Amino acid sequence: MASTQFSTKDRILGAAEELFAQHGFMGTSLRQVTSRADVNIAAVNYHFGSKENLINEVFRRRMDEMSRQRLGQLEQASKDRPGELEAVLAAFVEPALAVARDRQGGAAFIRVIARAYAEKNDGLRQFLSEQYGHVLREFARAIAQCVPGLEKEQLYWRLDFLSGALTYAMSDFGLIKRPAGVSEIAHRKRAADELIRFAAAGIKS
Amino acid sequence: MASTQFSTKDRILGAAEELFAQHGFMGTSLRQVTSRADVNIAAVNYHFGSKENLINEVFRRRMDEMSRQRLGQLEQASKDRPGELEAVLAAFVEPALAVARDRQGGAAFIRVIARAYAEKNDGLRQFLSEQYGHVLREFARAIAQCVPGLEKEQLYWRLDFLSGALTYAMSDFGLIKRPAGVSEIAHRKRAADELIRFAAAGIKS
DNA sequence: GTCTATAAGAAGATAGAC
DNA sequence: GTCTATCTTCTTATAGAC
Repeated sequence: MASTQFSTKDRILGAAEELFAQHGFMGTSLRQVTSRADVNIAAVNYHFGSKENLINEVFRRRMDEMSRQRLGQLEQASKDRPGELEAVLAAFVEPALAVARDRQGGAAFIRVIARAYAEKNDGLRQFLSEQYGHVLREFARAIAQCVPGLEKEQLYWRLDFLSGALTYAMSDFGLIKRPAGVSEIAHRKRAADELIRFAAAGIKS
Repeated sequence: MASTQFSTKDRILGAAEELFAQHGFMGTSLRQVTSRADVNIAAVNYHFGSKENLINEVFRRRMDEMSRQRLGQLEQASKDRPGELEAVLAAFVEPALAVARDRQGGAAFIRVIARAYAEKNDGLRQFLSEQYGHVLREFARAIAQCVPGLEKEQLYWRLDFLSGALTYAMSDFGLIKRPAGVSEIAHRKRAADELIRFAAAGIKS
């Protein structure tokens, strides 16, 4: 294998991520995955045991990184721009974009997230809630500090709206298409700025 | 009297909608559909020709009704509350809820929508864009009238955020869960009111 | 760790009787 | 319009050689 320093396991994860984003979990066969990763069909079951466990591992690899960045940027914001809602929202939104443009297949990950709540895959939803629920709670706490008068239930509604808007925008489903002359990075930056402004106004209302 | 007055075709549509919401388009087999609808496996291909066409028809049945209500309520709003952004947003948001509680299976349809943009099904996206794009453009026009200074690209970003927040909230994925003492209808009404307020502030910002 | 080969079954679609 | 039976292809998963 002259072409790569990536292990068989990493190549499977990368190929699976791209294909899951394109065709869904159930719409992607392990044969497609192993074919794209240029490994043998039996390697998936050797390294991951089952298709379901492969799905969880694809998630974990990106979510761990994204959560780490979100919490790090949130902590930085509380030092540099204390009490400023826009800084908290940037800490929530921008790492999602950073992961999305991280490398080939990162953009695909955003669609995998969108998929996670559309496919009423209860095992996966529970996995996400258990593993990453504390990140959302941390942001709820930080937003509450920026907007002292906001009651708790209303805050949770607005966090849900923010999450939905972020997911939708990231999945390139809507009216907005990246214009030909605009780079992917510039487009994502524009998306982040627009969303932060929109959500900040909504949360403060 | 109960279920026998539905035709084979309608029973297939109802069963397909529920299963698509639960397991996705690709994760649902025609065998599951015909088994739940209690019709023969060959009936799907007789009535719909193919699985892809069945998917489109599931959408058409609900989207036609939802679009009709949205445009009707929008027209009413332009008479009763001209220039009022909240009225336009209510015309966009509330019919989605009306469809969601329309009858058995309406709630499932909301998840089918969420799924439609997560499953990067290009045939379906094109179908939706062609058949219902004019509704979105009508709302863009109405919002622009309410917020004269808003530039067009910014308006489209915000419409995408609204659509995402609506979809996410409707699919019951987020932090907000319906409390035990609150009826489904009251919960949906609360969701609509919160979203209208949130989005109105964001769009006006 | 990676391979070939294959088991065991599910998928969409169709032909043709009634 | 609805049925049974079947074709062809694809799926996950495993057994066992190297």
